[in-house]
Amino acid sequence: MTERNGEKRPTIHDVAARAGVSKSLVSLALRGSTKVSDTSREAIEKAAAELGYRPNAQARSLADRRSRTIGINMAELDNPIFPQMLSGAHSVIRARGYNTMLVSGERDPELESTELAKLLEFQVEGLMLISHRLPAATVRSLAADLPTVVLTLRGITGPGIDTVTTDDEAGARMAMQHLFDLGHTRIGHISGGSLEPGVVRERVYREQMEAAGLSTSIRVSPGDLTNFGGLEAARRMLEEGKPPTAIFASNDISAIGAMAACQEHGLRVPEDISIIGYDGVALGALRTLSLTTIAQPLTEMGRLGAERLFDRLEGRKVKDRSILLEPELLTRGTTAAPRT
Amino acid sequence: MTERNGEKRPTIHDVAARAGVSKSLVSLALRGSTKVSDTSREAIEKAAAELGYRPNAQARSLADRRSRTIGINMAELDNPIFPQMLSGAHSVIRARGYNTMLVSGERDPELESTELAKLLEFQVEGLMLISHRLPAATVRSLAADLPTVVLTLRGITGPGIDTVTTDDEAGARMAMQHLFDLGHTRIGHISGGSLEPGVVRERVYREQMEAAGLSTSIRVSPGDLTNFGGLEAARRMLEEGKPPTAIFASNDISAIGAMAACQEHGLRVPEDISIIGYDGVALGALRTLSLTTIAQPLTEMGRLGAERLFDRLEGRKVKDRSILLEPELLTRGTTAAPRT
DNA sequence: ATGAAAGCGCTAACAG
DNA sequence: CTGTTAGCGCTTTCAT
Repeated sequence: MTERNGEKRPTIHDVAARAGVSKSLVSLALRGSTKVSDTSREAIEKAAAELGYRPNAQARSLADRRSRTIGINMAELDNPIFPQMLSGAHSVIRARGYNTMLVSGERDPELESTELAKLLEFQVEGLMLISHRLPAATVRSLAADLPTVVLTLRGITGPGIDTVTTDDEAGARMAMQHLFDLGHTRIGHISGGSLEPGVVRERVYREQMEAAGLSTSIRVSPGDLTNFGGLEAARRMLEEGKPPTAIFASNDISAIGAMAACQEHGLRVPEDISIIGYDGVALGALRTLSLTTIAQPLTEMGRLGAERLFDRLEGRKVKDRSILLEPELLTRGTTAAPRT
Repeated sequence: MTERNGEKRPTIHDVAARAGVSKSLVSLALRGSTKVSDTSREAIEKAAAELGYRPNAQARSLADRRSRTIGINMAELDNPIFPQMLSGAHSVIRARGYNTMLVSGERDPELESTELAKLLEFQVEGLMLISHRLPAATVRSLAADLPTVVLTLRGITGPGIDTVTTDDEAGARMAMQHLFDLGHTRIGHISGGSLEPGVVRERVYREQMEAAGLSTSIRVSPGDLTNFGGLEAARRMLEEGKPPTAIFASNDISAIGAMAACQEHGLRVPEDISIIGYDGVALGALRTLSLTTIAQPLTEMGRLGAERLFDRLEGRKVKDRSILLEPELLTRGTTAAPRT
């Protein structure tokens, strides 16, 4: 690890010269080929070490046309579910000896497109969209160029596209069933925007209420999956008419906001009002919050998504798939039977 | 955006052929040089569009020896302060037209080294260590090769190294002063491990207690900066002898754990016991938690760190610096005067 | 087992 | 303004 400063970095050529062999042999040896004599190998390794040689990954990629890099797009960094998925993906990418190139469009579709373009120029071999605001056509055209996996959204399918999602239908039903089982009938819903998961969860809420003969008690207060949105939505719900005995929020973050609104109104959770969220973010497990929720296997989703990518990269025959994982009810401290 | 599938991607050479000009001219035109005739430019742009040409960033990097990529190492993804710093850094990196290559050693120093090595092989032009477990010597040797900025730790300095931290001394003093001002004297501390920030915060706690003539009330319960660690530390503190009227926790996550322990013991926060954290993570602002804390400008730290990197990359003369930012007291709902 | 030669796709002088 | 000539550092035939 000699420290050099102005001088240019040693290349494979320098190593070859110093070891008294050819470039090609150095290349072979350094990649652990068996058809290199021990003598040469040792000489080469010694020379490389003495020179502090470090291979140039760009040159290698150019030569063998493999970037060994996966591109990940994550539209939002603030909802903790996304970093958690990233973490799962990241660890399998690394385990395969690949690199992770991360971009974020930060909710701006325009910006998102240019960022994605940069990823492609970098010759990433696969693409993971952890969260995105891209039109279906764009995703399809990306997928035409390279394996693509979309997390949390099932809507977009097509050749080259895999999706990894959890079964929001089942999850939302579990949430409602949990509240029904506890004996709740006046159940409100804080909805979660116009993207697929929010829409599905709201639809199931309505269906379940109707199926239970409670259509007159349906109360939906629009949220936006943020803490503040949940707070405001709950406030509105608590202020107009007879408050519900339970709230099903479209995600954990807004459920936590709703908890605050309840406190403001002098309602204790869960004694006076039950709250159930959705996602299973780590912070909901904090004993201070102890949020009952429908948990998605977040890390696992990232992991599976990455594995799909490698299935294709390693040439395994796979059809396009939509992987649907099962969510799980985590009964914690924010739900209880309604007061009688 | 023609969809091709098996055929190889068009290169600058194909564009040149189609436009009836030379490669170099295409290169110039596509990078917006002024010394290209309008006729040629148009022909080139047309050809590029028709072919669905996408430049190969690897080839470009190799040729002009600039990867336009910054490497970021983030040892832990779970404490939300790190993604937040990442977000700040990421946005300036992108604004400069650079890419972000993200690695994580996941707390394993061995793994961390190989990951860092991969970053270097990728020819990243600068390195940001958002969190790391590297020995000082390693960091110095990295910095000998390329501009390096270390966040949250001031300890390591040397040629090529910048640090961005907040003034933990001042912050910890602010926390203590806040509690003193409210009238607290029996103040406990939940410490935060062996890394620099935790050590400093604990030291200041002790100093301040002594300076206030309260040395006999000093009570430190070892935490590890996790939620569970904070919970356990607080439990121990509440179980042995007369409980403090206030707790200063080394970070927000453990402060939130401490809140749960207080609840367990039937203590209301802040009526029976005050709690102050450190960091200013977004989740502390949730109205449900409303955690009083010493806030660090997390996003800003990431941003500044990235800017330091570009100062060097763009050849601005800069001495090695340790940027020290001021923390800020956020008085929220978990601190109040002690019961009389 | 080893080396020579020919690129990978692009940029960078250098001529004209 | 435009084209030619050399590479960047590495991998990959293809001989030997």
